[in-house]
Amino acid sequence: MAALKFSRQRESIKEFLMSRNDHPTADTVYENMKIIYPNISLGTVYRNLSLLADIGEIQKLSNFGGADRFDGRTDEHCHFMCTECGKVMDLHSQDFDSLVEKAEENFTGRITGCSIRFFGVCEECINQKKSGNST
Amino acid sequence: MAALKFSRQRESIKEFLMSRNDHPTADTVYENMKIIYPNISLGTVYRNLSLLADIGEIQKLSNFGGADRFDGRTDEHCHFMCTECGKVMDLHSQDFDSLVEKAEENFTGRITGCSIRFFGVCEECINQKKSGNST
DNA sequence: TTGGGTGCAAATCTTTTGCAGGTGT
DNA sequence: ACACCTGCAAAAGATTTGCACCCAA
Repeated sequence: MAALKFSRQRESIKEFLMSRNDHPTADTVYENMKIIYPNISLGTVYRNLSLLADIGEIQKLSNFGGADRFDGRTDEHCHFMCTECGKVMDLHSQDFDSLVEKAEENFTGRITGCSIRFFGVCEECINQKKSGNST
Repeated sequence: MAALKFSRQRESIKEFLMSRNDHPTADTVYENMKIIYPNISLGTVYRNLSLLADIGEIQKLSNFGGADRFDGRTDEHCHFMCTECGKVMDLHSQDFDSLVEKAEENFTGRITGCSIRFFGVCEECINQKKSGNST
């Protein structure tokens, strides 16, 4: 396994992700990293995001439509995505353990984890509709 | 909205998906369709899969690693993916309604749907490990 | 010094799309 | 006949990777 040396790029990427709660895509991370490191490459961003996800310092979220998103929070929580504006938000409410327990009742294998994703309309978009913004 | 004409290709794709429970990728569908229609194109497969998913006759599953997978079952159920062999299986056990209700308690928007995905090791892979197949 | 990390660019993989001709209704 | 559908191929989008050089330990 790799020895893992310090890298200012990787450190900045992690810091950036922890400072946000909007689950940026790799490209957004890249754009923001370019402010600090004008020569940073997309490859480096991807390599570090994937490395950080592997060692569990960040979380990779797929299946929200387009590109994967990354989450600086590593505690167990689930996500909500607004089908109107595409925003992805954290949701801290589910009892994962009982969910897994319940699922294992009618399953012959071993379940080690689960991810829940909710869809719907966020408060902002609901309010926009109320005020009559149709387009 | 499109008038939706009959197409033998689309019919076969749907039939194929309903006959399997292993959630094939678009490419697997394509390979199997080629047996019946040697000249079918990947584009046609993708177009029909996406059309069928749109009208709710099949389900599209993303985020299981690589390419999207497709499920001929449209009733509410969740999925399990074995982290050893990559197999994806159906799981019928969760009470989605109470889950959504619970989630809405601490959320200001409206939740209309949810998808749950479990990870772990399937029975087959557990048994293989027991019998000492390490490689 | 050494092996991991980086920038750059090409490659890969998956999915979408434009177009001209084919087909269901 | 009119739209929708198809095959083909090119394009697009996201992510990975080979390579030569750089830098932390």
